[in-house]
Amino acid sequence: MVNRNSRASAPDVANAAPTEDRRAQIIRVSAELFAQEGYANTTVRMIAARTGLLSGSLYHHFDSKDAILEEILRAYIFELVETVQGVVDETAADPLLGLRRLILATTKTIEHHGAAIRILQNEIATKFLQDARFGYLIKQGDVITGAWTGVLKTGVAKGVFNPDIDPELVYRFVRDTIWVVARWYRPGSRYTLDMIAEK
Amino acid sequence: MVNRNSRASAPDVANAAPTEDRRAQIIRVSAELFAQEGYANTTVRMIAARTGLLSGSLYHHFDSKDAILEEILRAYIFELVETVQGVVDETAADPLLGLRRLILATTKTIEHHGAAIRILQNEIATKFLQDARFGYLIKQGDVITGAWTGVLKTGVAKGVFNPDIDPELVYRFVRDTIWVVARWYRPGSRYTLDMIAEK
DNA sequence: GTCTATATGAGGATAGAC
DNA sequence: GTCTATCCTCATATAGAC
Repeated sequence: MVNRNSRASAPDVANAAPTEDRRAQIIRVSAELFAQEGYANTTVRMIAARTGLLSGSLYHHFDSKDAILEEILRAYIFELVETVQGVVDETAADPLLGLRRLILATTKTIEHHGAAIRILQNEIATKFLQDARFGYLIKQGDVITGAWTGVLKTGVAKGVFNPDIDPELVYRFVRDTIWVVARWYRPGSRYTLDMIAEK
Repeated sequence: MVNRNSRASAPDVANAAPTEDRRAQIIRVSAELFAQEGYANTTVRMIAARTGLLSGSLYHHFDSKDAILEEILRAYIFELVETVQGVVDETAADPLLGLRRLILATTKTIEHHGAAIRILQNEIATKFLQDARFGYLIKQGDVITGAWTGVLKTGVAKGVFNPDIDPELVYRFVRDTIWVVARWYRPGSRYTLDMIAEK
Protein backbone atom coordinates (compact mmCIF):
# COMPACT_ATOMS: atom_id res chain seq x y z
CA MET A 1 0.00 0.00 0.00
CA VAL A 2 2.80 2.41 0.84
CA ASN A 3 5.52 3.12 -1.65
CA ARG A 4 8.47 2.55 0.61
CA ASN A 5 11.01 3.90 -1.85
CA SER A 6 9.39 7.24 -2.49
CA ARG A 7 10.25 8.87 0.81
CA ALA A 8 12.73 11.67 0.49
CA SER A 9 15.14 12.20 3.34
CA ALA A 10 14.11 9.73 6.06
CA PRO A 11 16.34 6.65 6.19
CA ASP A 12 14.54 3.53 5.04
CA VAL A 13 14.57 1.78 8.40
CA ALA A 14 11.17 2.88 9.63
CA ASN A 15 10.01 -0.74 9.86
CA ALA A 16 13.26 -2.08 11.22
CA ALA A 17 12.36 -1.59 14.89
CA PRO A 18 14.49 1.49 15.50
CA THR A 19 13.29 1.73 19.10
CA GLU A 20 13.94 -1.88 20.01
CA ASP A 21 16.82 -1.05 22.30
CA ARG A 22 14.82 1.36 24.38
CA ARG A 23 11.91 -1.07 24.56
CA ALA A 24 14.21 -3.87 25.67
CA GLN A 25 15.73 -1.61 28.28
CA ILE A 26 12.32 -0.68 29.65
CA ILE A 27 11.31 -4.32 29.74
CA ARG A 28 14.44 -5.33 31.59
CA VAL A 29 14.24 -2.51 34.12
CA SER A 30 10.53 -3.09 34.71
CA ALA A 31 10.95 -6.82 35.20
CA GLU A 32 13.53 -6.26 37.90
CA LEU A 33 11.41 -3.69 39.67
CA PHE A 34 8.18 -5.68 39.45
CA ALA A 35 9.97 -8.71 40.85
CA GLN A 36 11.69 -6.90 43.67
CA GLU A 37 9.17 -4.29 44.73
CA GLY A 38 5.94 -5.86 43.54
CA TYR A 39 3.85 -4.70 40.61
CA ALA A 40 1.59 -2.38 42.58
CA ASN A 41 4.49 -0.79 44.43
CA THR A 42 6.39 -0.05 41.26
CA THR A 43 5.49 3.33 39.76
CA VAL A 44 5.99 4.36 36.17
CA ARG A 45 8.18 7.12 37.54
CA MET A 46 10.53 4.56 39.05
CA ILE A 47 10.72 2.70 35.77
CA ALA A 48 11.34 5.91 33.87
CA ALA A 49 14.01 7.10 36.28
CA ARG A 50 16.00 3.88 36.02
CA THR A 51 15.72 4.01 32.26
CA GLY A 52 16.97 7.58 32.21
CA LEU A 53 13.63 9.02 31.11
CA LEU A 54 10.70 10.93 32.50
CA SER A 55 7.48 9.06 33.02
CA GLY A 56 5.60 10.60 30.11
CA SER A 57 8.19 9.30 27.68
CA LEU A 58 7.40 5.68 28.54
CA TYR A 59 4.06 6.04 26.82
CA HIS A 60 5.75 6.53 23.51
CA HIS A 61 6.90 2.91 23.78
CA PHE A 62 4.06 1.26 25.68
CA ASP A 63 0.35 1.90 25.98
CA SER A 64 0.25 1.36 29.72
CA LYS A 65 1.98 -0.10 32.73
CA ASP A 66 -0.13 -3.23 32.24
CA ALA A 67 1.21 -3.57 28.71
CA ILE A 68 4.77 -3.72 30.01
CA LEU A 69 3.89 -6.46 32.47
CA GLU A 70 2.05 -8.35 29.78
CA GLU A 71 5.05 -8.36 27.48
CA ILE A 72 7.33 -9.62 30.24
CA LEU A 73 5.07 -12.50 31.15
CA ARG A 74 4.18 -13.31 27.57
CA ALA A 75 7.81 -13.83 26.61
CA TYR A 76 8.30 -16.20 29.52
CA ILE A 77 5.17 -18.28 29.24
CA PHE A 78 5.44 -18.93 25.53
CA GLU A 79 9.05 -19.98 25.77
CA LEU A 80 8.14 -22.30 28.60
CA VAL A 81 5.26 -23.84 26.66
CA GLU A 82 7.54 -24.52 23.74
CA THR A 83 10.20 -26.06 25.96
CA VAL A 84 7.73 -28.23 27.84
CA GLN A 85 6.10 -29.48 24.67
CA GLY A 86 9.49 -30.36 23.26
CA VAL A 87 10.31 -32.44 26.31
CA VAL A 88 6.98 -34.23 26.19
CA ASP A 89 7.42 -35.07 22.52
CA GLU A 90 10.90 -36.46 23.05
CA THR A 91 10.18 -38.54 26.13
CA ALA A 92 6.74 -40.00 25.46
CA ALA A 93 7.99 -43.52 26.09
CA ASP A 94 9.80 -42.85 29.34
CA PRO A 95 7.80 -40.98 32.02
CA LEU A 96 10.60 -40.98 34.57
CA LEU A 97 13.01 -39.41 32.09
CA GLY A 98 10.21 -37.06 31.05
CA LEU A 99 9.70 -35.85 34.60
CA ARG A 100 13.41 -35.44 35.12
CA ARG A 101 13.71 -33.42 31.94
CA LEU A 102 10.67 -31.29 32.83
CA ILE A 103 12.17 -30.43 36.18
CA LEU A 104 15.54 -29.69 34.63
CA ALA A 105 14.10 -27.59 31.81
CA THR A 106 11.87 -25.61 34.16
CA THR A 107 14.80 -24.98 36.46
CA LYS A 108 16.88 -23.73 33.57
CA THR A 109 14.32 -21.06 32.69
CA ILE A 110 15.23 -19.39 35.96
CA GLU A 111 18.43 -18.21 34.38
CA HIS A 112 16.86 -15.99 31.76
CA HIS A 113 13.41 -15.46 33.19
CA GLY A 114 14.04 -15.28 36.90
CA ALA A 115 12.29 -11.94 37.25
CA ALA A 116 9.24 -13.13 35.33
CA ILE A 117 8.97 -16.19 37.56
CA ARG A 118 9.21 -14.13 40.73
CA ILE A 119 6.54 -11.77 39.42
CA LEU A 120 4.27 -14.66 38.55
CA GLN A 121 4.85 -16.26 41.93
CA ASN A 122 3.98 -13.07 43.78
CA GLU A 123 1.10 -11.85 41.69
CA ILE A 124 -0.52 -15.03 40.41
CA ALA A 125 -3.18 -15.03 43.09
CA THR A 126 -4.22 -11.45 42.61
CA LYS A 127 -7.22 -10.50 40.60
CA PHE A 128 -5.56 -8.63 37.82
CA LEU A 129 -3.95 -11.73 36.45
CA GLN A 130 -7.40 -13.16 36.00
CA ASP A 131 -8.50 -10.15 34.03
CA ALA A 132 -9.23 -10.50 30.34
CA ARG A 133 -5.93 -8.92 29.38
CA PHE A 134 -4.02 -11.80 30.92
CA GLY A 135 -6.29 -14.58 29.75
CA TYR A 136 -3.54 -16.10 27.65
CA LEU A 137 -1.58 -16.76 30.84
CA ILE A 138 -4.29 -19.01 32.22
CA LYS A 139 -4.61 -20.71 28.85
CA GLN A 140 -0.91 -21.38 28.38
CA GLY A 141 -0.64 -22.31 32.03
CA ASP A 142 -3.24 -24.98 31.43
CA VAL A 143 -1.22 -26.32 28.52
CA ILE A 144 1.80 -26.63 30.77
CA THR A 145 -0.23 -28.24 33.54
CA GLY A 146 -1.58 -30.70 31.01
CA ALA A 147 1.91 -31.66 29.90
CA TRP A 148 3.08 -32.33 33.47
CA THR A 149 0.01 -34.25 34.54
CA GLY A 150 0.16 -36.20 31.28
CA VAL A 151 3.67 -37.39 32.08
CA LEU A 152 2.70 -38.19 35.67
CA LYS A 153 -0.41 -40.12 34.62
CA THR A 154 1.52 -42.12 32.06
CA GLY A 155 4.03 -42.91 34.76
CA VAL A 156 1.31 -44.11 37.09
CA ALA A 157 -0.24 -46.22 34.33
CA LYS A 158 3.12 -47.81 33.64
CA GLY A 159 3.70 -48.46 37.31
CA VAL A 160 6.71 -46.15 37.48
CA PHE A 161 5.11 -43.71 39.96
CA ASN A 162 3.16 -44.31 43.12
CA PRO A 163 -0.48 -44.84 42.02
CA ASP A 164 -2.05 -42.80 44.82
CA ILE A 165 -0.50 -39.48 43.86
CA ASP A 166 -2.66 -36.59 42.73
CA PRO A 167 -0.93 -35.54 39.47
CA GLU A 168 -2.10 -31.95 39.54
CA LEU A 169 -1.13 -31.51 43.18
CA VAL A 170 2.27 -33.04 42.58
CA TYR A 171 2.82 -30.79 39.59
CA ARG A 172 1.92 -27.64 41.46
CA PHE A 173 4.04 -28.61 44.41
CA VAL A 174 7.07 -29.42 42.29
CA ARG A 175 6.63 -26.30 40.22
CA ASP A 176 6.35 -24.06 43.25
CA THR A 177 9.34 -25.74 44.83
CA ILE A 178 11.38 -25.04 41.73
CA TRP A 179 10.16 -21.47 41.80
CA VAL A 180 11.36 -21.15 45.35
CA VAL A 181 14.82 -21.78 44.00
CA ALA A 182 14.35 -18.74 41.77
CA ARG A 183 14.32 -16.61 44.91
CA TRP A 184 17.65 -17.80 46.15
CA TYR A 185 19.24 -18.55 42.84
CA ARG A 186 23.01 -18.43 42.97
CA PRO A 187 24.82 -21.75 42.39
CA GLY A 188 24.11 -24.63 40.05
CA SER A 189 20.97 -26.70 40.37
CA ARG A 190 22.14 -29.48 42.61
CA TYR A 191 19.21 -29.89 44.97
CA THR A 192 16.55 -30.11 42.30
CA LEU A 193 17.88 -33.33 40.86
CA ASP A 194 17.76 -35.07 44.21
CA MET A 195 14.14 -34.12 44.56
CA ILE A 196 13.09 -36.66 42.00
CA ALA A 197 13.76 -39.34 44.58
CA GLU A 198 10.71 -38.46 46.62
CA LYS A 199 8.16 -39.56 44.03
CA MET B 1 -5.65 7.82 89.02
CA VAL B 2 -9.20 7.48 87.82
CA ASN B 3 -11.95 6.68 90.25
CA ARG B 4 -13.47 3.80 88.33
CA ASN B 5 -16.51 3.52 90.62
CA SER B 6 -17.64 7.07 90.44
CA ARG B 7 -19.02 7.01 86.91
CA ALA B 8 -22.75 7.36 86.76
CA SER B 9 -24.56 5.51 84.02
CA ALA B 10 -21.83 3.92 81.85
CA PRO B 11 -21.37 0.21 82.54
CA ASP B 12 -18.05 -0.51 84.19
CA VAL B 13 -16.54 -2.41 81.28
CA ALA B 14 -14.70 0.44 79.64
CA ASN B 15 -11.36 -1.31 80.11
CA ALA B 16 -12.65 -4.78 79.33
CA ALA B 17 -12.00 -4.60 75.58
CA PRO B 18 -15.59 -4.06 74.54
CA THR B 19 -14.59 -3.79 70.88
CA GLU B 20 -12.54 -6.94 70.76
CA ASP B 21 -14.99 -8.75 68.51
CA ARG B 22 -14.95 -6.05 65.91
CA ARG B 23 -11.18 -5.85 66.05
CA ALA B 24 -10.87 -9.60 65.61
CA GLN B 25 -13.27 -9.48 62.70
CA ILE B 26 -11.28 -6.74 60.99
CA ILE B 27 -8.06 -8.67 61.55
CA ARG B 28 -9.51 -11.84 60.09
CA VAL B 29 -11.05 -10.14 57.06
CA SER B 30 -7.89 -8.14 56.41
CA ALA B 31 -5.63 -11.17 56.66
CA GLU B 32 -7.67 -12.99 54.04
CA LEU B 33 -7.68 -10.03 51.71
CA PHE B 34 -3.99 -9.23 52.13
CA ALA B 35 -3.14 -12.87 51.43
CA GLN B 36 -5.37 -13.25 48.42
CA GLU B 37 -5.19 -9.86 46.74
CA GLY B 38 -1.88 -8.59 48.03
CA TYR B 39 -1.38 -5.82 50.53
CA ALA B 40 -1.10 -2.97 48.05
CA ASN B 41 -4.13 -4.15 46.08
CA THR B 42 -6.32 -4.31 49.17
CA THR B 43 -8.04 -1.01 49.92
CA VAL B 44 -9.39 0.04 53.27
CA ARG B 45 -12.75 0.34 51.55
CA MET B 46 -12.62 -3.38 50.66
CA ILE B 47 -11.82 -4.29 54.24
CA ALA B 48 -14.62 -2.11 55.53
CA ALA B 49 -17.16 -3.50 53.09
CA ARG B 50 -16.46 -7.10 54.07
CA THR B 51 -16.68 -6.16 57.70
CA GLY B 52 -20.00 -4.44 57.13
CA LEU B 53 -18.63 -0.97 57.78
CA LEU B 54 -17.66 2.14 55.90
CA SER B 55 -14.00 2.91 55.55
CA GLY B 56 -13.92 5.78 58.01
CA SER B 57 -15.15 3.52 60.79
CA LEU B 58 -12.06 1.34 60.60
CA TYR B 59 -10.03 4.16 62.05
CA HIS B 60 -11.89 3.93 65.30
CA HIS B 61 -10.25 0.52 65.77
CA PHE B 62 -6.88 0.96 64.06
CA ASP B 63 -4.59 3.88 63.44
CA SER B 64 -3.80 2.90 59.89
CA LYS B 65 -3.81 0.13 57.31
CA ASP B 66 -0.21 -0.58 58.26
CA ALA B 67 -1.25 -1.10 61.86
CA ILE B 68 -3.66 -3.85 60.81
CA LEU B 69 -0.95 -5.65 58.88
CA GLU B 70 1.44 -5.27 61.76
CA GLU B 71 -0.95 -6.90 64.19
CA ILE B 72 -1.52 -9.84 61.85
CA LEU B 73 2.17 -10.51 61.36
CA ARG B 74 3.05 -9.84 64.98
CA ALA B 75 0.67 -12.51 66.22
CA TYR B 76 2.18 -15.05 63.87
CA ILE B 77 5.85 -14.34 64.33
CA PHE B 78 5.79 -14.32 68.12
CA GLU B 79 3.88 -17.58 68.32
CA LEU B 80 6.36 -19.10 65.91
CA VAL B 81 9.34 -17.89 67.92
CA GLU B 82 7.90 -19.40 71.05
CA THR B 83 7.19 -22.71 69.34
CA VAL B 84 10.62 -22.91 67.76
CA GLN B 85 12.40 -22.12 70.99
CA GLY B 86 10.40 -24.79 72.74
CA VAL B 87 11.47 -27.36 70.19
CA VAL B 88 15.11 -26.36 70.44
CA ASP B 89 15.05 -26.60 74.23
CA GLU B 90 13.51 -30.03 74.18
CA THR B 91 15.70 -31.58 71.51
CA ALA B 92 19.13 -30.15 72.21
CA ALA B 93 20.67 -33.61 72.33
CA ASP B 94 19.16 -34.97 69.13
CA PRO B 95 19.58 -32.75 66.04
CA LEU B 96 17.74 -35.11 63.71
CA LEU B 97 14.73 -35.20 66.00
CA GLY B 98 15.07 -31.43 66.41
CA LEU B 99 14.93 -30.87 62.67
CA ARG B 100 11.98 -33.20 62.32
CA ARG B 101 10.14 -31.40 65.08
CA LEU B 102 10.97 -27.98 63.63
CA ILE B 103 9.58 -28.99 60.27
CA LEU B 104 6.49 -30.47 61.86
CA ALA B 105 5.88 -27.49 64.14
CA THR B 106 6.36 -25.00 61.33
CA THR B 107 3.99 -26.94 59.14
CA LYS B 108 1.38 -26.94 61.86
CA THR B 109 1.36 -23.16 62.07
CA ILE B 110 -0.16 -23.18 58.60
CA GLU B 111 -3.45 -24.23 60.12
CA HIS B 112 -4.03 -21.09 62.18
CA HIS B 113 -1.74 -18.63 60.46
CA GLY B 114 -2.01 -19.60 56.81
CA ALA B 115 -2.97 -16.11 55.73
CA ALA B 116 -0.09 -14.53 57.65
CA ILE B 117 2.37 -16.92 56.02
CA ARG B 118 1.07 -16.19 52.55
CA ILE B 119 1.31 -12.46 53.21
CA LEU B 120 4.85 -12.82 54.46
CA GLN B 121 5.80 -14.95 51.49
CA ASN B 122 4.42 -12.44 49.01
CA GLU B 123 5.53 -9.23 50.64
CA ILE B 124 8.77 -10.15 52.36
CA ALA B 125 10.91 -8.83 49.52
CA THR B 126 9.18 -5.49 49.27
CA LYS B 127 10.54 -2.42 50.91
CA PHE B 128 7.83 -1.75 53.42
CA LEU B 129 8.65 -4.84 55.43
CA GLN B 130 12.12 -3.42 55.93
CA ASP B 131 10.75 -0.17 57.23
CA ALA B 132 11.20 0.72 60.87
CA ARG B 133 7.65 -0.21 61.75
CA PHE B 134 8.31 -3.83 60.89
CA GLY B 135 11.75 -4.05 62.41
CA TYR B 136 10.58 -6.61 64.94
CA LEU B 137 9.88 -8.98 62.05
CA ILE B 138 13.50 -8.99 60.97
CA LYS B 139 14.60 -9.36 64.55
CA GLN B 140 12.34 -12.27 65.40
CA GLY B 141 13.04 -13.76 62.00
CA ASP B 142 16.72 -13.78 62.92
CA VAL B 143 15.92 -15.59 66.15
CA ILE B 144 14.11 -18.27 64.19
CA THR B 145 16.92 -18.51 61.65
CA GLY B 146 19.37 -18.89 64.51
CA ALA B 147 17.37 -21.74 65.98
CA TRP B 148 17.27 -23.65 62.71
CA THR B 149 20.90 -23.13 61.80
CA GLY B 150 21.85 -24.03 65.35
CA VAL B 151 20.17 -27.40 65.03
CA LEU B 152 21.72 -27.95 61.62
CA LYS B 153 25.21 -27.02 62.78
CA THR B 154 24.95 -29.29 65.80
CA GLY B 155 23.87 -32.04 63.46
CA VAL B 156 26.87 -31.47 61.23
CA ALA B 157 29.20 -31.42 64.23
CA LYS B 158 27.78 -34.72 65.41
CA GLY B 159 28.08 -36.23 61.97
CA VAL B 160 24.34 -36.66 61.57
CA PHE B 161 24.05 -34.28 58.60
CA ASN B 162 26.15 -33.95 55.49
CA PRO B 163 29.07 -31.65 56.42
CA ASP B 164 29.06 -29.65 53.19
CA ILE B 165 25.60 -28.18 53.61
CA ASP B 166 25.11 -24.44 54.03
CA PRO B 167 22.87 -24.28 57.15
CA GLU B 168 21.29 -20.96 56.31
CA LEU B 169 20.60 -21.96 52.74
CA VAL B 170 19.10 -25.26 53.83
CA TYR B 171 16.92 -23.50 56.37
CA ARG B 172 15.58 -20.99 53.89
CA PHE B 173 14.95 -23.66 51.32
CA VAL B 174 13.11 -25.91 53.75
CA ARG B 175 11.13 -23.00 55.17
CA ASP B 176 10.08 -21.79 51.75
CA THR B 177 9.17 -25.30 50.73
CA ILE B 178 6.95 -25.62 53.77
CA TRP B 179 5.43 -22.26 52.93
CA VAL B 180 4.61 -23.53 49.47
CA VAL B 181 2.38 -26.03 51.19
CA ALA B 182 0.53 -23.13 52.77
CA ARG B 183 -0.62 -22.13 49.31
CA TRP B 184 -2.24 -25.44 48.51
CA TYR B 185 -3.14 -26.47 52.00
CA ARG B 186 -5.97 -28.97 52.09
CA PRO B 187 -5.10 -32.43 53.48
CA GLY B 188 -2.82 -33.52 56.29
CA SER B 189 0.93 -33.00 56.11
CA ARG B 190 2.10 -36.21 54.52
CA TYR B 191 4.70 -34.99 52.07
CA THR B 192 6.61 -32.85 54.52
CA LEU B 193 7.70 -35.77 56.61
CA ASP B 194 9.23 -37.58 53.67
CA MET B 195 11.23 -34.51 52.84
CA ILE B 196 13.57 -35.08 55.74
CA ALA B 197 15.12 -37.90 53.77
CA GLU B 198 16.88 -35.59 51.37
CA LYS B 199 19.30 -34.09 53.89
C1' DG C 1 11.85 10.34 20.91
C1' DT C 2 11.80 13.08 25.00
C1' DC C 3 10.18 16.85 27.73
C1' DT C 4 6.78 20.02 30.29
C1' DA C 5 2.53 20.48 32.15
C1' DT C 6 -1.59 18.77 33.62
C1' DA C 7 -6.03 16.11 33.62
C1' DT C 8 -8.19 12.52 36.09
C1' DG C 9 -9.04 9.32 39.44
C1' DA C 10 -8.19 6.41 43.50
C1' DG C 11 -6.70 5.51 48.05
C1' DG C 12 -5.50 6.61 52.92
C1' DA C 13 -6.85 9.32 56.41
C1' DT C 14 -9.50 13.03 59.29
C1' DA C 15 -13.45 15.92 61.42
C1' DG C 16 -17.52 16.13 63.31
C1' DA C 17 -22.61 14.84 63.34
C1' DC C 18 -25.45 11.22 65.04
C1' DG D 1 -19.19 2.89 67.46
C1' DT D 2 -20.63 4.17 62.90
C1' DC D 3 -21.68 7.37 59.26
C1' DT D 4 -21.22 11.48 56.10
C1' DA D 5 -18.38 14.39 53.88
C1' DT D 6 -14.13 15.71 52.50
C1' DC D 7 -8.98 16.63 52.38
C1' DC D 8 -4.65 15.47 50.61
C1' DT D 9 -1.46 12.97 48.25
C1' DC D 10 0.19 10.30 44.71
C1' DA D 11 -0.15 7.44 40.56
C1' DT D 12 -1.51 6.59 35.76
C1' DA D 13 -2.11 8.60 31.67
C1' DT D 14 -2.63 12.44 28.03
C1' DA D 15 -1.63 16.75 25.10
C1' DG D 16 1.26 19.26 22.81
C1' DA D 17 5.84 21.83 22.52
C1' DC D 18 10.53 20.95 21.24
